[in-house]
Amino acid sequence: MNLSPPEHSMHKPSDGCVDGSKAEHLLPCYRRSRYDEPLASYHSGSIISHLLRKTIHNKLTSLDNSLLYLPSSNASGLDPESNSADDFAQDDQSCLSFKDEDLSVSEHLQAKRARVENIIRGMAASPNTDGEAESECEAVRCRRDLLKENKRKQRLPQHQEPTQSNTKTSKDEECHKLKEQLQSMQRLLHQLQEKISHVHDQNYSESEEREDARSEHSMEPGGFGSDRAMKNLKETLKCELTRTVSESVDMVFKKLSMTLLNQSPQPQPSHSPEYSETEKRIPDDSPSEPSDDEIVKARSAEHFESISPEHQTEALSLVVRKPSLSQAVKRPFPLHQTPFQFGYNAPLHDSQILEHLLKYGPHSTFSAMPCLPASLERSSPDSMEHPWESVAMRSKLSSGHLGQHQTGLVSVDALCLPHVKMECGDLQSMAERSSFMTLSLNSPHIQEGLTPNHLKKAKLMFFYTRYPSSNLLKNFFPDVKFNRCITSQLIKWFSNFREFYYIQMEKFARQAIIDGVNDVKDVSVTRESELFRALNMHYNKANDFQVPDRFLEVAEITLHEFYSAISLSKDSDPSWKKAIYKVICKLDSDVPEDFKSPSYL
DNA sequence: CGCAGGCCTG
DNA sequence: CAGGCCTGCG
Repeated sequence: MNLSPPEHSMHKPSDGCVDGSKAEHLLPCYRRSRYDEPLASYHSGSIISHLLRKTIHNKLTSLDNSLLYLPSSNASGLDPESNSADDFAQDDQSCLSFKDEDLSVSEHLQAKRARVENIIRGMAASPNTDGEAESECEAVRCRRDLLKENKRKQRLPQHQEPTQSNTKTSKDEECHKLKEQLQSMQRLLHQLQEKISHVHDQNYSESEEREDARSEHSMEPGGFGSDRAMKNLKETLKCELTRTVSESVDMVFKKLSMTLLNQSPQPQPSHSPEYSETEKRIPDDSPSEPSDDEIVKARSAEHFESISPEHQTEALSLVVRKPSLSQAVKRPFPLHQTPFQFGYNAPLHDSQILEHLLKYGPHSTFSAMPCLPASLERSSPDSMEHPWESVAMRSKLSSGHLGQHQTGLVSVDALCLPHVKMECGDLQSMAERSSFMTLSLNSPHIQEGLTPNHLKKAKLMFFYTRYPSSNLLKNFFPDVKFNRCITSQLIKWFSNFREFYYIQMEKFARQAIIDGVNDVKDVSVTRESELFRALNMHYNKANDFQVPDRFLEVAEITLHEFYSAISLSKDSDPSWKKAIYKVICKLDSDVPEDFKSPSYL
């Protein structure tokens, strides 16, 4: 247990730019990678294989298939912490910086090349074909077929929109293709990352041992070759992967946007009317009769709007309201808010899906990954160490809720979106979006602002800790890019939580005294207590979280403190509460590891 | 002085 | 919940 990292100092200013920040270290790779090569001929898979192959061929010479086998058990016995911040920091430096000396080819290198090439072949083959891709497992193929099947059914007579124009249908098909392309991109990316992470784990543990042995004999110049090459390869692969995928995704989204723009009579790219709350109508010069498309769009916009669970009425000026659609609340109570989801068997028009993609951004989770090894599905609490793991975790969450409908569902999760509400049709923001996506693909969920979900999570954390250190907060909000402002906002939240908590305590303590309670022992806090209800209502409004017993104990202790103090008329001292605070702040307990998951809520 | 935390207010 | 102000501490 015990996550609380060595709390260096409670009062240390929290400048979130600690060196260990993985996201920040990884970023340079992404930035550099986005535009430094022309994207001319853009065949979905081909660019990936091209770039990857280029790199790999540059670095490696021969190969050996031994590592092609993917162990089904997780990095067997590996310490999940082994590749932590240090590793990332170090890796970043090596990113894309190959040196000749690194080319000394070990068996592992060769094997890795073999694996990667295998993966590449899968990627190249996948997007538009029907799954000869070796790397795709049967489940994925099945599901895709199913999707198509549902798709077909959907188009059958029923309430079909009379195929008014062939152009529209073909555009739909185009959209659909693009969409599928995007989906498979994501799937493949995930698989790739997964595989690379396995290689990573394996090699890291090996090289780590060797590193340790070496370091005992001080810095020895010789013998570095293969280890470093391994690391470099690893990182190169990561970076290349990131880059190629992001480029591909860019392209897909460019295409998507073009498609949508072509559909709309209004070529004006910025500030697309459909998504603006204030100007739902197109200016006068627009056709008086709204086209079918427009109707569909308007309707879908309504749909998405109403489905959003967080039409928050609270004052949350600093809490970014992003379209957080997935309220993937975990245990222990049944989900009352289902995550947003597209059912392919539901009568949803393609354009709705596309629109949603554009409105809420590209990083929607397209259903679970049936191909993931069981070990990954376990999803360790340290998922931040493997950024992509959290994707798997979210998928897991989704699939849990979606139950049998899992197959053929596209569950859109906006959790990792940046806080900007996106304007559809704006190509520039489109580009930004895909770069955001690039970011989130590799260090998912890193975002600048705090969202209502973060607030909710913070409130639940309050059940465990009333006085969290900024370090703890950083650890438990790994999806937040910390800076001074964010930190103080979080601190402020907890300060507000405490305020409410203590006010309640004082209130109920005084009430007890008024009610003639004479003994502290007669003052208690149970789940039936009004006091508890008030607190629960505040921190756990949805009542979907099982409040830990310890919180009840702490609450009772607090109440006792207030009761005693007031009984003894200590409240005449202006700072009489401070003594109580002193007691209570020692009663914090560890926050469960689960809370560390970026996708906890 | 800067920071953390509390109090008050809107 | 957030902002502004105050206090205590190093």
